[in-house]
Amino acid sequence: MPKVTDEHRAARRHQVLAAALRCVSREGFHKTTMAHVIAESGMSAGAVYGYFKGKNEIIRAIADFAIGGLAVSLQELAEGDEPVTPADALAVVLNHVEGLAESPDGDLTRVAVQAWAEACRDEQVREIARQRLLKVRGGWEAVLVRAQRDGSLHPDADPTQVAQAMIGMMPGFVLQRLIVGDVTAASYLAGFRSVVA
Amino acid sequence: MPKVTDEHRAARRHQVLAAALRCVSREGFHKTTMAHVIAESGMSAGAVYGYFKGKNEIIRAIADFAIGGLAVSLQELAEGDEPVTPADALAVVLNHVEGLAESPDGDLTRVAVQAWAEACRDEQVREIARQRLLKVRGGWEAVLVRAQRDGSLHPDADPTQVAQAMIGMMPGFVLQRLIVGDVTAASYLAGFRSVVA
Amino acid sequence: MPKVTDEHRAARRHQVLAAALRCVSREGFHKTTMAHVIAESGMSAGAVYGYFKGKNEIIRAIADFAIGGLAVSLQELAEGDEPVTPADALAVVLNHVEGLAESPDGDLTRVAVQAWAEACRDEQVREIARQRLLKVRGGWEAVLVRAQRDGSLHPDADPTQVAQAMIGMMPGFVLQRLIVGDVTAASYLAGFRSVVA
Amino acid sequence: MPKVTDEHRAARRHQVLAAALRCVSREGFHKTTMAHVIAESGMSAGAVYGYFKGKNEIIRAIADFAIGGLAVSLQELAEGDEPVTPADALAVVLNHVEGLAESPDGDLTRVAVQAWAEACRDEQVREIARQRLLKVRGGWEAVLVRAQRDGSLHPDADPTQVAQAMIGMMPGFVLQRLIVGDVTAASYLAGFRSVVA
DNA sequence: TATGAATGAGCATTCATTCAT
DNA sequence: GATGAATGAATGCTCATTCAT
Repeated sequence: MPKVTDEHRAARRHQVLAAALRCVSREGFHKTTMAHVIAESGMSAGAVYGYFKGKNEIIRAIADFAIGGLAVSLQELAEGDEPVTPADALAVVLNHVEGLAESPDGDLTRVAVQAWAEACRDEQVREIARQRLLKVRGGWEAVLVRAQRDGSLHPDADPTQVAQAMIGMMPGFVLQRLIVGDVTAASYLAGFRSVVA
Repeated sequence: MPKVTDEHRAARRHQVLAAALRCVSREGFHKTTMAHVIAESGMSAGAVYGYFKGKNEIIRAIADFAIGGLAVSLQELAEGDEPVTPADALAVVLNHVEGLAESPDGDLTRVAVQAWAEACRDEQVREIARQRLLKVRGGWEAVLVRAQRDGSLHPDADPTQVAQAMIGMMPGFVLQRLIVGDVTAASYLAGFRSVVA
Repeated sequence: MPKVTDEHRAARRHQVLAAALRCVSREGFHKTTMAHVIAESGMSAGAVYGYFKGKNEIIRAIADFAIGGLAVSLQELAEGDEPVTPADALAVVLNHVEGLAESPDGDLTRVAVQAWAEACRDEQVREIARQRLLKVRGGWEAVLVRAQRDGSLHPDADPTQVAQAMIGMMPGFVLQRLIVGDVTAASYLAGFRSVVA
Repeated sequence: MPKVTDEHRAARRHQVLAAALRCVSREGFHKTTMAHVIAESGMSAGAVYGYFKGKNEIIRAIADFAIGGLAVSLQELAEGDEPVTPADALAVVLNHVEGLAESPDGDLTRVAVQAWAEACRDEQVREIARQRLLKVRGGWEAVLVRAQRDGSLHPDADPTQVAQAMIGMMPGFVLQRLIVGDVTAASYLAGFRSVVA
C-alpha cells in the first residue's frame, strides 16, 4: 500500500497514540509495554515502529499531548467583554480538567500525572512540560492583568507571581480528584472563593 | 537480644530505604532496579530481600515516606497563641517543602512526584497517599477553623472545602519548582497573598 | 522489446549488485540489511525483489562476483611468447589484487574475505567458490607446465601440487593487507623470490 | 551459590566459550544466536550474561581464541639444534592447522575464517588479529634468520619480507582445505618444496 | 512493473527473585 | 542470617519478505 496520504499517516500515528493513551491511563508509562500498545492499537510491531522511533518517542508524544490537554486558552477570557475575576478563570480551568477525565481514550488527568513524574526524570519531557506550563502561565498573566483593570485583583499585585500561584492550584485539584476522590470543581472552587473573599 | 535484633532490623531497613530513596530521586521508581538499590545500600541481594518482600514493598515504603514527608504538622499552628491566617500556614508548608528538596538522601520532592504517579496505578500506594492527604487536610481544617476565630477567614467558609483548595496549592508549587525552576516559596506565597488581599 | 527488456533487467541487477557490494565492503554480509541495499541502490524494496529472490541470492551473486574478481587469467601468460617463472605469475596475481582494493564499488578484497567466510557456512556459496578456485588453479597449472618447459620449475614437480601452493599465497596477501596493513605486492613478492632463489 | 572460586569462574567462562565455538564453527558468527549459545552451553541466559557483557564480547573472545590457535610457536624450532629450512617450518605450521580442524569444540579453522572476516569489520577484532599475526611473523623471522645461518635461505633475503610470504601460505591452505577439500598438508608442502627446490 | 507500508517471527538483553552454600 | 550466582520470563526492537494498490 505505497504512496499513502499524509492524512493516512496522521491517522495511523493517532491510532498508536490513542492506544498508548489508553494503556498509560490504565497502567502508567513504565508498566505499559510496547506489546500492550501494539495489541491495543491493532497494528503490527513493525507498523508501530514505522510511525515512532521507539517507546521513548511515544512516551514523549503522550506526555506532550496530556500536558498540553491540561492547557486551557485563558486568552479569550482575557480578551472577552465580560469582567473577569481570578476565580472565574480558575472555574474554567477546573471544568476543563473534569472534562479531560472523561476522554474516550482514558482519563487524561491520570496520564498527565504520569507525565509530571516523567518530566522529573527525562530532560526532553521536562522541556516539553516547561513550555506547556509557561504557555498557560502566559494565559493566566493576561487574565490577571485584565482582572487588575476590572478591579478584581489588587493593582499592586505582580501578575507573574499571581500566575504562579493560580496555575499551581490545578495539580492539587487533579491529584485530590484521583487519589482522595472527594473533590469536585465546585467544591474546590468554593474553597478558593471563600479564601479570596 | 531481641531488642538488639529489633534495632538491628530497623537500622537495616532504614539502610535499604535510604539507598532506595537516593536511587528513586535520581531515576524514578521504574528505572530504579533492585540491583541499583542493592549496590547503593552496600548490602547483598539476599539481605535486602530479608528485610523487604520485594520491589513493590520498597516502593510502598518509599511512597509512604516521601508523601508523609510533605505533611507538616499544622496542628501546632492551630493551637498556638498567635493569630493565624491561611497565608501564614501556606508559608509554613512551602518552607517545609523547600527543606525537603535538600534532604541528604536525595530531593524528596522528586520522590513525592513519583509517589503521586504510582498512587494513580497501585491501589495500595493510593490508599497510603489518601491517608496522608486526609491527615494534612485535617491539619488545614484546624488551622482554618482557628483562622475563622481569628477573623482572617470568612465565618461562612466551609473549612473542608477551603482545606481542599489550600492543600491543593502544594503540588503546584512542587511541580513548578522541579519542572520550570523559577518558583520560590517567597514568590509563590507573594502571589497567593496578592489574590487573597 | 525483449532485448531492451533484457538489457534493462541486466542493468537493474547490476544496480542492485553494485549497491550491495558497497554495503558489504563497508559492513560485511550479515550487518548489511536489505534496507541498506535498497536505499543504496535507489530502488524500491519491491523492485529489488523483482530482480533477486532474496538476500541469499544477492549474497551468492556478490560472493561469485568478488571471488571471481580475484581470478586472473593466467592462461595468456602460459600461452605468451616470453619465458614465465612462478614468481612472474604471482606478481600478476598480486598486482591484480591490489587493483581490486580500489574498485569504485568498494574494496573487493574485503568482500572476498566475507565470501570466504560465507563459503564455510553455505553449501551453495562453497560450490561457487570451489569452481572459481579450481578455475584459477587450472590457470596456475598451465603456467607451471610452461615454467617447466622454460626450465624455471623443476621437471619432476607435480604442477597440481605446486598450483595449490601458489594459489595459496593469495589469501595470505589479502588478509595481511587488510588486517596488518604493512604488506605490499612488492614486499610480498620480494619475500617469495628470496625463498625460491 | 555465593563465594565462588576463580577456577569456577574460569570453568564457566570456558563452558560458554566452548559452546559458542561449537555454534560458530557450525553456523558462523552472525547466524549463531545467543539462544543457540545459551542452549548449547546448558546455562541460563542470565548466567551467560554474568560472564560476558554481550554477544560482541563472546565474538571477540572466540576470535582471539581461534586466531591464537593458529599461532604455532616457531621459536623453539629456531632455537633447536637441528638445521631448519623454511619448508620444515611450514610443515610444522600445516600439521598444526590440520590438528585444529579436529578440535573437540568444532573445526577451529572454520572459526578462524569467521574471525578473519570479522577482523575486516570490527576494529577491536582487527586489533586482536593484528597482534596475533605479528607475533607469528616474529616467530617466522626467527626461523628465517636461523635458516640463513644454516644456509637454507639466501643471506641477502630480508627476513621480514620472507616472513610475510611464508605466513601468507597458511590462510590459502586453510581455505583450500575447507572450500575445495582436496588439499593436505603433505600435498601443499610438496608443492612448496617443488618451487623452492 | 513498481511501490513502500505492513507483517511478525526472531533477536539481544534485562532484572526481580530464589536458594544452595 | 548472609551471600551472590543463577534463573528464565519478559522486554524493546529489527528486518527479510510480502502484497494491495
